[in-house]
Amino acid sequence: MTRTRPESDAATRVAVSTVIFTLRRAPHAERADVVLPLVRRTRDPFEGHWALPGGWLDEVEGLDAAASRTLAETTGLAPSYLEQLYAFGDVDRSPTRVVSIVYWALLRGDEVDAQLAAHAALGDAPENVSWFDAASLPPLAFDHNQIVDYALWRLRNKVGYSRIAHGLLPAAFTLAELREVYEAILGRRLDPANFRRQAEASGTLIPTDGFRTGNHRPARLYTYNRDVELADRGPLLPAAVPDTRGPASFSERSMS
Amino acid sequence: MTRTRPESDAATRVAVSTVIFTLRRAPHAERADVVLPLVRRTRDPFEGHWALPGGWLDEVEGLDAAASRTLAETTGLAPSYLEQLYAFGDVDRSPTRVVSIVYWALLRGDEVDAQLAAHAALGDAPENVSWFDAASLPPLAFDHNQIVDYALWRLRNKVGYSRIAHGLLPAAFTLAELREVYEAILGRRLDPANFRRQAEASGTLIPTDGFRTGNHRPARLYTYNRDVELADRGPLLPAAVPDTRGPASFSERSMS
DNA sequence: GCAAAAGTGTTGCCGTTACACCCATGT
DNA sequence: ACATGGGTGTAACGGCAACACTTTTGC
Repeated sequence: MTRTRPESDAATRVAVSTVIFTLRRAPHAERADVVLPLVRRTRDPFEGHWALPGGWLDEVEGLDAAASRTLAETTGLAPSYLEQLYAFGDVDRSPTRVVSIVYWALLRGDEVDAQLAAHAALGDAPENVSWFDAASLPPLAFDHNQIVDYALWRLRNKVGYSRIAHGLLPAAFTLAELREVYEAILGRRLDPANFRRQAEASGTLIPTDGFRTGNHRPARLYTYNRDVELADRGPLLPAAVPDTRGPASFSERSMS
Repeated sequence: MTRTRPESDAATRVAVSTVIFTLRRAPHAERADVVLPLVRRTRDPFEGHWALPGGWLDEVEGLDAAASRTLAETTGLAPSYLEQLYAFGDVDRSPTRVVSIVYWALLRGDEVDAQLAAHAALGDAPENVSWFDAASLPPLAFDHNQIVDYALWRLRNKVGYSRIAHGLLPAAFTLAELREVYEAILGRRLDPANFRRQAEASGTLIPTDGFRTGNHRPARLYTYNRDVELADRGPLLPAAVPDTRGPASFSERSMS
């Protein structure tokens, strides 16, 4: 951008895609699974294949905004955490030259149902969207398998040194629920006693007066300390997660 | 990229820039400083201001290749480590709409002189390039101050959990020299005894039979274990650092 | 009462830190 | 000899993993 105008780069287009994770617990499953929504392509290239939700970058919007917008338009979802992942720009990753700015995002399990129900009530349900277990994906369009693998790698790393796990939980939660998030992402069991101490020592949890009552001893409910960012992004401002109340209709800019 | 062709995004152009760090020890200085080369702009916008080396993305090259190429063309330098930093794409970051894919890179101190000497011998010396202390930069063009800050943050973080420091050292080095790299990046003194043990325990150092003789007891020379990547990039392949022997002339694609 | 999850206590291990100390070399 | 950096030893501290144990509920 500091140079002369290019002879011709009109053929290079910029797209924005998002890998958005949430957790889903199968009816009688031991652990929760990491799942993500994909969109079925209805035109070439890769017609019929599943692809990451996304779209073209608009001239008048920033990258973060483009990620939020295209995600809402294709899936009807608004993430609780959003972060840029990587820019993919190999020449042969698409039949035409496309540079994809890819984001990754988190969405609380309770929000999935709420947001989709809101759209359904408006007769505005997303089409061609389906949820997949991140651990066992079919062959996707373009280089999207590699992209999801990278996003998963970042998620697993980041859960170890930040508080992003809270991006997958509702406002109030028990320590067991928080632990389940970690277990699902890391794919292994954690010691409840040690997990409790670490979580309490982190200074990001606020105990409430509420309890979650169930089959056994009631568990205290905690709240996330919102003064603390979910992740330290250094000198970068956190990607705005626009409070998409009355989310933009995703049919007005259909993908297919 | 999974969507329909945009109505018009021809006005959005893609640039690639690189923040390339090396260390320089002032004549009688206590510590080495982190320095980076900047290019003086010779046209609007920001004419006269210093900016990161970079250029427009070519239609026929990948992003990594574009970073290497534009860096060589503007500064004559070929990095020893290269990694994508972030994609900047705010609407107002430039008078015209520009998405910048920014890389950050490391260069060994001995290579700086060697590469520049090679260019000088060919009467092919870079112009409008100057080196700056990363800790005290003047106001740069565009959002480049923020970008350098972010690159520095990444460098300091990454030095704590990877072996990138070796990207700033020649093939053989003493533990004191390796420690000086860490001290310069982190900006604080490290205990020589403890540093030695940590370095040896890391399994990335191979002791040689050589010694660096100086004013005091000779210090053993070590070599970096090249089987180990400088940094774990997960499912991403390490950015190729093309062995730019006989580096592309940077005057054939002048920046100004 | 019993099973099972919530929550507390205790111990050992291991990596890091601080710092004392010896070693080898140039002057 | 002595100053200086190279290199080794060691003890205190703190975080973490393992696991025994107590508490509180539903059935």
